[in-house]
Amino acid sequence: MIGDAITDGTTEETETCCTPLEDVDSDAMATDLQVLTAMGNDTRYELLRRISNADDGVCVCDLEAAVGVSQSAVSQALSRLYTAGLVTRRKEGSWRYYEPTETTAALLETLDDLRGSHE
Amino acid sequence: MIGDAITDGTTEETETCCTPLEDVDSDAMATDLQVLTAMGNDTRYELLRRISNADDGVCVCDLEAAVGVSQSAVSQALSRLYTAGLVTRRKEGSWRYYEPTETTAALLETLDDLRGSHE
DNA sequence: CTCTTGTATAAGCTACTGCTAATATGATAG
DNA sequence: CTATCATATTAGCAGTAGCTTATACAAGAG
Repeated sequence: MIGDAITDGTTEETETCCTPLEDVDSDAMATDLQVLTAMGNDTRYELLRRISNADDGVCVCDLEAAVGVSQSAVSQALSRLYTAGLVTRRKEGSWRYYEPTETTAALLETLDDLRGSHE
Repeated sequence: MIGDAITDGTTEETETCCTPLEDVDSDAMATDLQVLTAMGNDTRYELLRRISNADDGVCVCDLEAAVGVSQSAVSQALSRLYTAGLVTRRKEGSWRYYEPTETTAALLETLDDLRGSHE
């Protein structure tokens, strides 16, 4: 209802205080938000950091001990990171090894750089 | 109870399936999480994108119309972005103009690059 | 001063997030 | 086969996030 053309006798226009804005690409937004919300949680962030610090993949059992939540919580967190494209996983015997993706590497590096640049 | 040293006659050791992990810097973690959780929300992400698309600052009134939530919600969102160091704000008359910080620019650019690199 | 416009803050409510405990699946050993 | 270990899934609950409405504050116009 708001935003319809003004058809009555007034001379006033719908005046905005500055300029209208471009729209935001909603596909990009959905993708980015999935990544950001996946990283934006203590447990998952710490898991990502630990996975990234290791050289050749980390198995769930080690992560579990490190982050201080239940095995179930770690598994759920890792699934979410996987769905968001932040880690890959491979099976080896009965263990599962997780490794960071390029997305994770790039974002953590950007975050590191940003912290480094404030003197 | 689990994790106590094995003091009975068995020769087995507390065997972990792979290697212990480095710790995560907790200051870095706190800073990064503030940024990630601030960006990781539909409203705030869209606000950031719109603020970044504009050239010389955006005032609250325009943003309000664009993102489809109440004026109050926009104000709260912008406050949080400001606290997280993702936008600057300046007053001009009775309007307040918001502009992206370097952090915002760098992260959005990284996200754009990452989306671009999957063919 | 009052009135209006732009923005911020407060209070309250709903919905979702992330955990735990319990259970299921899957692989290996015996 | 059964037993055990590593991981995943389900169910349910507590805490918090993010919205709306209402109200307060700040600045300019008259």
